[in-house]
Amino acid sequence: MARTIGSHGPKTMEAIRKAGLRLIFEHGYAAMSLRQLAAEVGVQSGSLYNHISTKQELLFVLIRDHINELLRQLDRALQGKQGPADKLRAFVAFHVSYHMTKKREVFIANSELRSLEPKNYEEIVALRGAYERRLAEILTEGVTQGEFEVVDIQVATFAILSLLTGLTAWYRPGGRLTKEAIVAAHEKLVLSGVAPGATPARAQTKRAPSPDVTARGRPEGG
Amino acid sequence: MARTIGSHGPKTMEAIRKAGLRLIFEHGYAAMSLRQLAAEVGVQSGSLYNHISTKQELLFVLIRDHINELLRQLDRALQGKQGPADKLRAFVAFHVSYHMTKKREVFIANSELRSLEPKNYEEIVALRGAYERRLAEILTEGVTQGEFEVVDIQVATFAILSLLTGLTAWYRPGGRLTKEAIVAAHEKLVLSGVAPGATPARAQTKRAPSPDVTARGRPEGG
Amino acid sequence: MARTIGSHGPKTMEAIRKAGLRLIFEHGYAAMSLRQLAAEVGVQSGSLYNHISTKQELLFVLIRDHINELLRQLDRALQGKQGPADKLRAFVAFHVSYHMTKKREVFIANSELRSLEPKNYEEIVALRGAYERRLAEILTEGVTQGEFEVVDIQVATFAILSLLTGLTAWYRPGGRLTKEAIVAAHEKLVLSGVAPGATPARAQTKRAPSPDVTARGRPEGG
Amino acid sequence: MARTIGSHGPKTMEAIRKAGLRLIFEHGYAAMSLRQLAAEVGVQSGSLYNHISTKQELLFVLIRDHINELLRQLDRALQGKQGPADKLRAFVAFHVSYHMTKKREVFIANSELRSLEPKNYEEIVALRGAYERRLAEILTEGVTQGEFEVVDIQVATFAILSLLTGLTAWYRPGGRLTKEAIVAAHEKLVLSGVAPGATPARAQTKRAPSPDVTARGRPEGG
DNA sequence: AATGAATGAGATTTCATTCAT
DNA sequence: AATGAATGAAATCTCATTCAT
Repeated sequence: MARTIGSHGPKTMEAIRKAGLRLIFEHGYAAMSLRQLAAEVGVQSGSLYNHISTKQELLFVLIRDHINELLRQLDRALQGKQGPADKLRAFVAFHVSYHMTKKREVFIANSELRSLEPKNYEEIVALRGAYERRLAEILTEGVTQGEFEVVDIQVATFAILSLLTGLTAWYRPGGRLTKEAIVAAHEKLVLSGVAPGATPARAQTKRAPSPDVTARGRPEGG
Repeated sequence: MARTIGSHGPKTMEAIRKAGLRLIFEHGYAAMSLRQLAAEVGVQSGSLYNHISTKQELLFVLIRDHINELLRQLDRALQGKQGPADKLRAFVAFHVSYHMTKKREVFIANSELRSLEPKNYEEIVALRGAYERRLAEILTEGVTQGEFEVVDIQVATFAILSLLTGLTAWYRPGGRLTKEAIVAAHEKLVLSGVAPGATPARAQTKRAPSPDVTARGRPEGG
Repeated sequence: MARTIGSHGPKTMEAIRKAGLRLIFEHGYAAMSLRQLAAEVGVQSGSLYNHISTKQELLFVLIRDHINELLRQLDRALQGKQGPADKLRAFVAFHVSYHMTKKREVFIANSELRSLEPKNYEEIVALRGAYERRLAEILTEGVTQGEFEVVDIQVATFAILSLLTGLTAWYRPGGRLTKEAIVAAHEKLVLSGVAPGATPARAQTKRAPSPDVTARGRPEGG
Repeated sequence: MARTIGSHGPKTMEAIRKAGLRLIFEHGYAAMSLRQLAAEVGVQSGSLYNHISTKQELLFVLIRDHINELLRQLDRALQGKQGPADKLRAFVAFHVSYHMTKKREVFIANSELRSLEPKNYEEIVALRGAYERRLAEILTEGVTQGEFEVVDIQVATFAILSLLTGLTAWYRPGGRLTKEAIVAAHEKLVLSGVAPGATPARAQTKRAPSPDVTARGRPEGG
């Protein structure tokens, strides 16, 4: 009888997304209950279903929208950059900066993939692949032109992404370092990391190169 | 599924650990139910309580034992190594190798910290700090001696750990590359990454160094 | 599914009745949700309340209107018929024909009585009693005049109604038999069934006739 | 903490069946809640799941077990009966008697078929077909030997079953009539009903006989 | 007369945990 | 050390109904 207080109208969906991001980031998807979420939003838990169709769909939408935005902005950041070093520097700068402002989205998009149902999982992994490919192409170009040296491009791609993404685990705005310092620290590591130089001999491939490292299916391929 | 006929004897605890590792790795702690676990082990869920006291305690023990073992073996791997470059190479080689054989333990110890109750969380974070400090010390030594160059030691420490740990996300035995190649690929990235060289200027510290980057409390300090 | 654009005007009530009949027939009253009903009609579920006051009232109206129509048409069908056999034949023919065209209404009126609230239930049962009485009177007249022979009029009344109503469970237009054949098949069974003939001895009444067979209250008198 | 009062051990399943039968009979499957059921049994609703796997499965088991028992006992009742009239009389006597003692099971098995999921539905309909076939065979035999006369065997089969089953709607033990009287009343109707005699002309088949009356799929063929 | 968002209750089912046997 | 049955809480989701717009 009569609407009580709490969030109304079209703002509710936005409130759900925001609270959902926070709760999933803090507790994880499985551990977040829709009751918690509803309480945060200020509605009854049943009311959530006027805006989302399932809990799973909420996760999916949050991740998908994030990755799409990420891709869109990456392409903008790379626009006009020439040469592998410039491109790599731009990639690192963009990635780090973006991850500092979208910490939660990024964290969830990386850690909750396993919570996606197969169909959703595949869609997201395809999008993520597009992002990874941008980096792989930059590395390939650099190696081809002799500007970069890596043992294996696939491994380097994953390692660099992992290195860069790691900061979501510790970054908090207002910390000791400026944004610029953090970006610089990562640029140094990555650009030096792929610089040609006296280090271990080139890797031995066990057999003809196959794309199976790339596959990166569900952990343990369930 | 079921084993002989209601798993008996002292092997049950071992089976619980093994199955628990696998299930938490695959589904996450919150999403793993003790019924699943019991089914995997071949007992009724009530029987688990002859071996563990709570679900939380199982997680705690798995993580704690893993980190202790990790530390023990790290120290052995570093024994006798002289000079920062040698030490760093040993650290990388050990870390990567170990992570290839204990993929699940490593993954869980990184991703399920947030599922630990505060008391347990603190104990684990303290242990993890010890591990991180080994690397930080190596880097400090290298920087001091002019062999390494990094923008910020804290950031470099976390970034390198993140880089190295990333392989749990894609590594599967029997892939395209030999273990040695994978180790080499990581060594190259890390050792080059900290090598002195012409890269961006040193970072500006916003204010007097404070330990808050290190703190790395529960995400957002729940 | 959706109609033009949010079903308008006075046709909506008719659409609700039609869709309601179909859904209750198919899934049962309790299993039909007003959301389903609204979707079928092409409106939001809240809009139903411009036309009905409650779900229960919709059921009641559907059943009441059906029985009233049934009675009205029965009386027309019996008009002018003379003699019990003629009347019984007319009753059977009408009942079967009507049930073939109003399959859903008939089925619901028989199977969803228990879903009526007490007040509604009583009103409907009273109406139904009027219908049953028409048949009981025909049988009584026939027995009195020696044209029919039954063991017990009450039992025969219920049994014949049950026999006739059974066809709602299997009848589908366009089947193997013509309408006329189906009517004929039922006429044969019923008229033969009450025909005098060499069959088991007359029944023993346990005690003085009481009306409790007639009562036919809620099953088990809830 | 500590088991409270309420039904224990292996008796619980029996209590669930009994209470389930009663509640489904009274309210219908969809309208019966597992909370109600649990309350009736004297346990928490979650505890039901130690004995059943889903609500649907409970319904299925109740119906399946009933029909199996029905078939078993029918065959026993028909054993040694010779000639269609004798067999038909035995069939009627058995059916009516059994329905008087298993009123709820019978009612549910007839009225809740639509609540079965497709797979379960098919299994039950197959069993029910076996029962119907017993009657159809008796009628066929009688017609062949000239002892019976019906317009259409399929229609007669369904009509007789409907006639006989109708008594679950009104029968209550302790009523006006003895069991024997009730049996006799039905025997008279059925045996007379199929007796050869002067009644309407034989039915016209619209086209070559096809088995589609038999099909009797889900109402309206969902 | 329709919408869309809300309520509060309740649905089925799952969960970690307990405990007599 | 294992079972099987129980608890009580909580999970996700659906429901009939209301009402401002």
